[in-house]
Amino acid sequence: MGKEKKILDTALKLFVEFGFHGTPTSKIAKEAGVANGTLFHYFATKETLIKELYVSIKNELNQILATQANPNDSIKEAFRKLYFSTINWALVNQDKFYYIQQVHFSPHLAQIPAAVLHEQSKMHIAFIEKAKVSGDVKIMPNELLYTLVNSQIMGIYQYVLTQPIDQQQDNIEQGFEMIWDLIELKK
Amino acid sequence: MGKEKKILDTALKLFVEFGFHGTPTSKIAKEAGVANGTLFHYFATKETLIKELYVSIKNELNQILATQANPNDSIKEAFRKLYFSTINWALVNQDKFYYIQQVHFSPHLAQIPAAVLHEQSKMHIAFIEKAKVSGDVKIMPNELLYTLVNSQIMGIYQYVLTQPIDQQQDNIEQGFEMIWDLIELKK
DNA sequence: TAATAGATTGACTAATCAGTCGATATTTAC
DNA sequence: GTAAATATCGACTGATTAGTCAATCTATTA
Repeated sequence: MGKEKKILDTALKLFVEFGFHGTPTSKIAKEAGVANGTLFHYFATKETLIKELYVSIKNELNQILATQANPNDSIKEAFRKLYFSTINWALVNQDKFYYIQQVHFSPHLAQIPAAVLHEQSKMHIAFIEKAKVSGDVKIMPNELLYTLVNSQIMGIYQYVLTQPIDQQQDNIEQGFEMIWDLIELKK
Repeated sequence: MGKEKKILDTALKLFVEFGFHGTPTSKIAKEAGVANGTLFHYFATKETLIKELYVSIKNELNQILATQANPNDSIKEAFRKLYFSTINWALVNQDKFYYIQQVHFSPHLAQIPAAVLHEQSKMHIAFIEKAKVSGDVKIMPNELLYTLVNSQIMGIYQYVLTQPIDQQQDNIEQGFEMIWDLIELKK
């Protein structure tokens, strides 16, 4: 594996376990099997490493969501895919999902340019725009829909985490029906 | 103001702005107007300070929720109070609400004894038990109800934060109707 | 082949910071 | 009033750590 990727992988593991403060760059380098200086060859500062790790993880998730998207899908189907793909990705990438939130509730988030963050939420914004014009969804501000969907996904994920594996998919399905019921415009 | 409280207040402000790592104890002491050693007189370690700040904030919120609770209230009314009190407290104590989540997504959470954390969620557990036997709410696992309500509160709060103050209470009200519609058992 | 650019190393440093400690002040208890 | 307990101070230290740097190694290219 490339050393840059090895550094990112190791940093993820250590940041999640020990936090930003509890993880010296020397430990990351050692555990990644590279020299101290190599880490700073790829990432000018520890802060850069923290940020680039965040961006790379978000990109990974977004790419997966992008492959699922199909312009012909109904709103409900599009939303279902977004919802299932996100939760199932989170379940098999728990460290990465945790890290996203770890950064989100830290001052490091403010260091990431607004343009980058905006780019990251393209997928969801596109879905919301589509939902809005479709008439399948209750009329509400975009930000509210975005926030509600996001927090419900987070909530269902947290719940499913505590459940036995053989019940997870059922739980996710039930969670979907609930949230769809929440936002669907009944005709 | 007592020096211990001054230290806690200052630590809150600095931790939220600069993070745990970005806030040296010396800076906390200086800005709180006490000597370096005084900080360690009240809090044996920096870790202790982080944890006790978390517990004191959670206790503050819980005390407010406790004063609202009335055994005679219907489930819907009890839930309404829980929901409104929490969001409105969060709106006027944004730093504190942020800090709770900052700790929640950090390794410091694991340092807080389970008994303490359990004590902190008493209010919500009591509400859920009451809701369960009332028959006013859909049958679902306690943890799911807990998680859904929590994430909905978080979501509405995040949304309301971005809204003009004169629209906030309406938004909160709408959010309440939504989540109640989600969990209510229609007869 | 020779030259250029990039990758890798690890010893080193300058700065920082959590926590100590002995001295002094203030409050409490008797 | 006096003694004990507690609060406060701030200079100090030992350890840690982010980041540097000069040297070496390894492609890439012309």
